[in-house]
Amino acid sequence: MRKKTIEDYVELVFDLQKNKKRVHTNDIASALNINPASVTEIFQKLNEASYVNYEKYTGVTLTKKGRKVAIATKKKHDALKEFLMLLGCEKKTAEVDACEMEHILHPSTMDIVLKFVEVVKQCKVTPFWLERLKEYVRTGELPKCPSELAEICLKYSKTKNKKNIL
Amino acid sequence: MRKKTIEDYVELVFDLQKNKKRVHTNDIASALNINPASVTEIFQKLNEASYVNYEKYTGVTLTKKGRKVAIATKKKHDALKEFLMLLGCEKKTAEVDACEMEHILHPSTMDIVLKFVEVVKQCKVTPFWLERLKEYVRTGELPKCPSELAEICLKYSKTKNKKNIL
DNA sequence: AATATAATTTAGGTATACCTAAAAATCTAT
DNA sequence: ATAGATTTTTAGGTATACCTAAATTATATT
Repeated sequence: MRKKTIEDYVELVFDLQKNKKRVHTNDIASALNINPASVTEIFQKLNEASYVNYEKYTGVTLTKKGRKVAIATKKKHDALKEFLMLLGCEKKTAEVDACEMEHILHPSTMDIVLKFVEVVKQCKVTPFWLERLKEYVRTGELPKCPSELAEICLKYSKTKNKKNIL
Repeated sequence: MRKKTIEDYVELVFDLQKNKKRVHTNDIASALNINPASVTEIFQKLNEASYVNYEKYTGVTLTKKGRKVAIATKKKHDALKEFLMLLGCEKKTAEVDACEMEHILHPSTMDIVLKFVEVVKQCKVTPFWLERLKEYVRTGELPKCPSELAEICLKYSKTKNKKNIL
């Protein structure tokens, strides 16, 4: 698996901190299936960089900086997951892929994803083109685009060069 | 930067092999800004795993297996790049992000991306909803959806629950 | 409060992906 | 064909993200 980033750890601390005040090495160790001794090292590093307040033998809490990073990362994660699910990904796959993508995408790409989700979600009915894509993914057969829909789309398109359209 | 995968190396060998029969340590080293000595190690590893035929001092060529992986990776890369550009990413950003995504996405997600590109590309005019998204990304203002378009979309939507629509 | 149990840290180890410097092989120009 | 320049490899080093085993500290039971 990919090397874990600071964001990964901070986000995990954030999640675990909801149930208990302080997050202990064991919490992280069992969540990530690594040795508690390794988590001690991670805590020391996160502490160095001021993402957590670390006190020997008593675990960590997030600092303001850490919380900020965690929330930002979660936001990205949720948007990406929703984005993938809108496109037809299964929930589980979307979860996993979002977790990878949240660390690598350029901010401007992330912005597009956010806006994509926003725009599609403010449509209270699944847009036709999305249904069409999903059906294609599901069945392997791309449904025809009704000609009256195509014509209207063409009419409102700015880059006019009449052909078929979603 | 992310740890380079076997796919990264194999793809690069594939690209470099177009101009010259054999790919040498120096070719990879200067492409990736790493030391030629490191490339020797990489060549040995790729050779072990049968992605390349490696002969000391004379560089490598791809094996059948290596070529297969390279082509599959390139296909993913190109589809992802196009996908991102269709959504409004700049070419350079799309290139970089595609390069990261190609290694991490679940095959089923990759399939959706491929189909997305295919569906949008067979529209010979940019679909209205995509133009709308792009304008939103560019300007921060989401254009209104013309009511006659919304109505038609609603008519053809399968999950009926009338509201505004792309 | 003392002690047994559990959690945490320390110390030292492994694997890997890079590095540098020097040795070895290959290429080039005469 | 060979000397000099270039490329490649080898040998040994660094950094890091993990590990195990043993030592230390905290917690829980009586």
